[in-house]
Parts: sequence; structure tokens; C-alpha cells
Amino acid sequence: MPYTANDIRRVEEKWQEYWQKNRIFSAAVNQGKKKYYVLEMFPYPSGKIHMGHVRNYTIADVIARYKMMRGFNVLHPMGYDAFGQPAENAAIKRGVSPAEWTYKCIDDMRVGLRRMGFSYDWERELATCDASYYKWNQWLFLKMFEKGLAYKKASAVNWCPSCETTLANEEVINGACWRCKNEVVQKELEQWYLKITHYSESLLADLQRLENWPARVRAMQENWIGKSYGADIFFKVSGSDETITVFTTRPDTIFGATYVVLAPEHPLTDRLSRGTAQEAAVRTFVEKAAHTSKSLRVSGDARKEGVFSGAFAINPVNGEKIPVWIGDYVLMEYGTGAIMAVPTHDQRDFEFARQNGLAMRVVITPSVGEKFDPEQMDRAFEDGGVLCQSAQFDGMPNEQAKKAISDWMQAKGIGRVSVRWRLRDWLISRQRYWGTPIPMIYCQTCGVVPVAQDQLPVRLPDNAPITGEGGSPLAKVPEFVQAACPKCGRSARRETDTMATFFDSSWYFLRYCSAHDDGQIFDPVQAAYWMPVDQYIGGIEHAILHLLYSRFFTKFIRDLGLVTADEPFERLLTQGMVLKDGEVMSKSKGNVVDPDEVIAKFGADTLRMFILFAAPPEDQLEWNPAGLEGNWRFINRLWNAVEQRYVREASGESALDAGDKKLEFERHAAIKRVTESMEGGFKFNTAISAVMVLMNAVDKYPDPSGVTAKQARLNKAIETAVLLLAPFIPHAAEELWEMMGQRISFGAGSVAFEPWPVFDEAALVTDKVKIVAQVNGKVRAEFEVPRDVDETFLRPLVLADEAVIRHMSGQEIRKFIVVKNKLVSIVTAEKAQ
RNA sequence: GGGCAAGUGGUGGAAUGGUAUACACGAAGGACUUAAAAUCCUUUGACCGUAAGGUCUUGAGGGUUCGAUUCCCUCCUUGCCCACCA
Repeated sequence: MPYTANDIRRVEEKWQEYWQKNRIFSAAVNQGKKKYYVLEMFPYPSGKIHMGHVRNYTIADVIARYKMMRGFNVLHPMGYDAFGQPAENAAIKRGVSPAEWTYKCIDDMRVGLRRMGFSYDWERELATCDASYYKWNQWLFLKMFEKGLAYKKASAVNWCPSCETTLANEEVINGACWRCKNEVVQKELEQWYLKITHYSESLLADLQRLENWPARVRAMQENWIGKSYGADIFFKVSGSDETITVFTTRPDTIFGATYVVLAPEHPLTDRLSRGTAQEAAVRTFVEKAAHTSKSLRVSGDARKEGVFSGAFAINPVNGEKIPVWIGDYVLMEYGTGAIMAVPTHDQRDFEFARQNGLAMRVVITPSVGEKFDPEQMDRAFEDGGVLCQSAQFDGMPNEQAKKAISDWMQAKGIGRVSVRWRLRDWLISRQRYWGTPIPMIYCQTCGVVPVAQDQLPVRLPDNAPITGEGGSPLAKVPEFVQAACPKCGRSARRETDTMATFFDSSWYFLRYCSAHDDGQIFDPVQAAYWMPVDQYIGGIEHAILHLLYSRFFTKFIRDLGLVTADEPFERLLTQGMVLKDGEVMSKSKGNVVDPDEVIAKFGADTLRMFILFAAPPEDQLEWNPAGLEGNWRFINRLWNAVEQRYVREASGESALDAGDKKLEFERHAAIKRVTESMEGGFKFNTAISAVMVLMNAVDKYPDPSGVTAKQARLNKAIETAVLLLAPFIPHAAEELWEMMGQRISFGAGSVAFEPWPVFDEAALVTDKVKIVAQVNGKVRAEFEVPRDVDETFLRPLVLADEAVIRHMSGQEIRKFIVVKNKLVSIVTAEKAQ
């Protein structure tokens, strides 16, 4: 009887119910047992689950189930990253409240997740939009405020005109909003920030320890944090008390600085030009720059625009008077917003100088005595070399000069050694409704006052008008806005912005440790047991945003003394995308395959197996309906083997004949290959292929026809195949395990807790081995020889072989190489020449 | 412009210094069947050859090695990330 669609439905539903009813995957702290925390990036509930979710969670589930069989106490929770803009859009479009829409989506997702047979501890399920969760967002925010890590400041912020809200730097991709792709503009606003830069140093340094993260993700975070070593140098403005501080990574070129450039937004641009002939020109230029879109301004190939400020600065190392320019290629956000320009040794300065007829001086040449004529250069010389025209530093290699000159300037008080970071503080205010209210109150008398902890949560009102226009919806709810000042009790105004939703997801992995604790953010004892997450799985698109924020929060929470782990995720696996016809599956492209349809036809087990077999987890996966069918056929073969060839209660030992030995060899080889594929980085595709090889051997094994010892051997092979596949096809595995009449080890029991099979190296050692003979690097013959024989045995044997003799064509032997149990390589005189 | 990853049969992919193409899909032929589906068996990198056998083949070119998909150098292509970051 094949495993029909009806059987599949019956079996999958049966076991899903069984797991649920018997709380098979409920996790509890057990100090006597080694823990393993498997976590996938929780979904944003926007509807039913899609193939991307299926892939992500199937990978996690196989890992969780494999670790259970390996004897670990596994925590594998699931929840929903439930705040966010799509819920508001749905509200505007369909007139349902964001809460209603979100909870409906969560219900749909839960159904889909259960249908896949994932081994979640459903008792820990959480949704970030529940007040019982976001209460702790607010608590954390207050803690940060208390420690000075949450602060309010007025500054130019990224503003998405389409979403009508502010954005963090990390949310601006190529000058566009990460969500709606519209262009982001700069706007001066007073907003809440989190001081992630407080942890710059450890966020960078600890990346080194995350050896089990993809190198790519680490590199991306490193670039994002962006530590640069250099010097701040003070340029006095000629005829004024002002000083321009510039940051440079090339203090070795200071003697070649021929002008200084300020960003258009630099506070000095206005002051320096005032009263000079350049005043009007500077004002026009600054205004134009303000209206040029950021993405255009910072694109690398844009023409550099600038204007003379009318002022001069003094180069502190040689007293030279050099012009101060305003240039749009200098960014206010980085360094000090001012640079010293060394056109001969920086390509950007070179272009700007040529364009504006500014002076150039060469201060580095490839070797001593060499001369460069700036007039003859067609681009800046940015390589290393030795200094010239640099006073006492002439002749010094420039790398050495970087330090020497910095130290010298620092001693003279004209500069200082400096480190600059690219990382900015995290802007978290959002002018949105569907998020966590920021628990702050503005009092006329007392200023900015935090909400008292016992007043948490500050609940989202359910009657806010959501139009997508006109700023924070919460500001339009008088009963929300109006509050008593926690300090003086007078009437005050509540903060009406909500938190960026990345706040919610920056610590949810801690909440899972005691998901329903009402008295505290999480139970430190349980967190001490479960944390850190041993294996985290999710998309590469979170390489910077979510993963960096989570690392920051973990460090902060560690500093509160609530957790000892200082990194949240020990290992990270970034799964590849699911493609169809070479394109990412997406609703907008109209090429999505609905997991439900696949499950209805082939079952969740087949879908799981296909998705793991078709490509290694990190690679892109091309959807292939034919491959899906192939995996279904394989499950069928396993099913048939149990149904037709497995005989219960067969036992007995007997001498092994060649066929038995072969089957036994394949059984151990399969265990070894699957185990190694799992341990060596979760290569599920090769793990599955190893079981296929075993099943090929089972199918070839002759009918034991009543010989119980042979039947027992066959049984063993089939049992092994079922166990090895149990993490991949859990429903079929439970059913087959039951069909085989196997004792379930403990409790209500599940094949998920059967011990993982062990292999015996001895069973993998054969008496005879095949070796090949190469002549001058090419395989010319094959021999079967006893294991471990050496050259004395092999040499006469190989040299007597007709094909070997022929290919040696009478040449003298120069080398005779033996690789034990593998090959013999003969090198002849002809080749050696 | 900088960084990282990848490039292997008709297709997905395997092999991390030792027989390249495991495993699967697809295709072709055969068995069973009145027939089809399902299942089972055989073949399946390319070229030359009736065959035995030979030659070539892991993006291109070079190098190291008895031996390279694997290590090194140069280049090409694709993907991703960063980018007037001083």
C-alpha cells in the first residue's frame, strides 16, 4: 500500500495532535541536562506563512529535533514580531483595527506553523503587541533612561515622507526607506535616541569571538560600526578666535594640506563667511546643498561642488595660511564635519582642487629622493611611501609617520590622537500608532519625566484615528495625551511617539526563557540556564539591523546584572532565499507557491524534506515541483519497506555472509555520514542523500525468507533509516516507529527522544580495499588488495599489470608513491624531465 | 571605488590535496498491464571507436605538486554588502 494523500493527512494530523496533547515539546529547566536553545527569527504576522518561513523554520526544526535525539534539553519557542506598519496600512485600507488585523494574521500563521509539524514549545508563544510584552519594552526604556542611554535630542533626522515617520540610519538603504523604498529626506526634529555608541568598542571587539557566525555578517557589522584611527587637528582661523577641528586618518600628510573644507551644515560656515565678499555666494551654496537629496549628494560619482568661504585657516604644523572652502563632499555626520584637504594624496581632494584651481603639494613619494610634479599628476598618489617636504619627518616611511606626527602634534597641543566611529546612536522615535508607547511625560514645571514603573504598561488606546497622515495618531487622542506629572502631579502631556519595532525584537529571545512572568522582564535563573541562544537561524537581511541591536541590548541587560551572557547568539545560520524561475518568490512578482497546497498534495514531511534536500541551507533554493515528487516517492519507499519487509520480533545472531556485511557496512556508513553532516554545519542535503544510499542497500538486500537472524539485520537497517530521518520527516517517522512496534523510551514518548543511532568504526573497516594505480598522474589500473598492505606487496603487483606496463612505455621509475588503502602513483623518467 | 561569496553533467547538487560528477531530478530503453498510472530493472558528462580502448572535461589563463574542483597568482562573469566615512 503506498503512502497516499489520505494516509498522509491522517498521519500528520494524528501526530500533530499527539504532540500537542501530550506536551511533548514543553521545555523546562533541568540543571542535570545539557541545554540547547534553537531559535528562528520570529515572523512578522502579515498573513499566512510563506515558503521563506517554511525554509527558515524547517531548518530550525530539524536542528531542534536532532539535538533532542542527541540527548539535549532543547528550548525551541515561537512568537510574533507583531507591531509594525503593515497593520496600520491594513487599518487604512480595510477599516479594521491594527489589533484585530494582527491577531487574525497570528491565528492564520499559527495554523500554518502547526501544519508543518514544528517542535515548538507552544506554551511560550508570545506576541510583541500584547501589553504583557510591551510593558517590558517600556521598562527597559526606563532603565536605559535611568542609565543615560536613552536621551532626547534635536537634530537632523532621516524622514520618510511616504511613511510620515523618522527612520534610524540602519533603516535607510541607499538613501531610501527600507520599507517603502521612497527617498528619505533630512528634517530637524527633537527625538529619542538610544546610546548604542556606548557599546561601540565591545560590539566591535566581540565580533571576533563570534566564530560561528558567517564571516560575511561579521564583516558587514564591522563595516557598519566603522572604527577609524587617526588624529584631530586644530586649525586656527586667521584673524579670528575660531578654531576648525578636522579629523583625518592620514596625519602623515599634514604638511601637504593646502586647504580646509567644511560641510555645508557646519556651524562655522555661516560665521566665517559673514561680512566677507563671499557671504552671499556661501549662503546660496548652503541652501542649494540643503535642497539636494542626500542620496544624490553622497553618490560616489557625483561632481563635487564647493565655494570659497572668504576665510583662511593656519596650518598648525607650518603656520601656512590656507583657504577655507565649503564643499558638499564633506559630511556633517562623520568625523568633525570638517577636513584638511591634501589633494596630492586623496583622490576626492584631488578632483576638488583641480576643479577649483587650488594648490597642491606632494609630501609622499614611493622612495627617498624621488620627485613628483603635482602639475603632471593625473590622480592622487594614495599608496604608501616616504615623506618629503615635511620638515623633520622627511624620509620617514609614511606608516611610521602617522604615529610620529600624531604624537608630536599632541605634545605641541595642535592636535590629538583620535578614533572615530561610523556608528551613530539609534533613533527610535516613530510617529506611528502600532508600536510601544514611549513611557515619558512632559511637565511644564518638571520637564521630561519618566512614567513610574508601577504605572506600566502605558497602554495603546484602541480609538486612535489612523489615517497615515498628519503625524502621531496618539497625539489625536486627548485622553491618552493628558496625564498627571509623576513628580508634581500637575496636568502634563504624554509622549505620543512610539518605539521603532526593532526595539521589540532586540530582546525577545530573553523573554522566551520565562514568557509569562508578570512580575519581571524575565526570570534571571531560567535565563542563566537557557542563554545564550545556541543556534539562531534567519535571513541575511537582518545582518546589521536586528542582529546589531540584539547584541547591544544583550550587553545592556548584562550590565543591569540580569544575564551573564554578553552575546545573544552563539551560532548564526543565514538561510538562502527561495526562488522560482530564477526570481525570489514574492507576492508582487506573482510567483509564490502556497505551502498549504503542497501539504495538501504531498504532506508536510515531503515539503520539509524537499526544501532541505534541494540545496544546502545557506544557498538559494530553486523551487522544483519534480524534485518535490521525488522526495515524496522516497518517503513512500521507506513506508513500503516498513510495511512489507519489516517483521516484528525477529531476533538472533548469525555469522555474517557477504550480503549481511554489506548491509551492516551501509548502515554504519549512513549513521556516520548523517551525523557528520549534522555536526559539520548542518549539511542536510548530504545527510538525506546518505539515508537514500542506505535505503538503496536495503532494497537490494535479498528477502530473508524466514531466517530470523537475517530478518533482524534487515529490521535493524530499516529502524536506522527511520531514526536518521526522524528529524526531517517527523510525522512519518512517528507513524513508522509505531508500526514497527518500537517501544517508546519515556513519558508519553516520541521518536524525537529516541537516542540517535551510533556507528561503529570497526564495522566500516573492510578486509579488502580497492586501490588505483596512477602512471604520471593518470589512473591506469585498479586492484583489490588486503587492507593496509605496503609497498613491498603492492610494487610487484602493480608493475606486473599490463595496462601499467603499457603506459610506462619502458621508462625508468623515478618515484613510487603509496597512499595506504587508496592509491599507488608511479612517476617515470619521461615525466620527471 | 572597496569588501565578501560563488562559478562543476540537460537540472538541483556531491567531493577541502588522492578514482570528479555521490544522491536526486529529468531523459531514453525494458519488465509488469488489454491500456494507462504506480512500481521495478538497465543506461545516461562530452568526443573518437563495432569493440577493446583512448582523448578531453570542474568560468579562462598561469603556477606549486607524483597528483589540484580543492592551495597560490592574474583575469572574466554573477550575486550580495558597503561607499565622497576624510
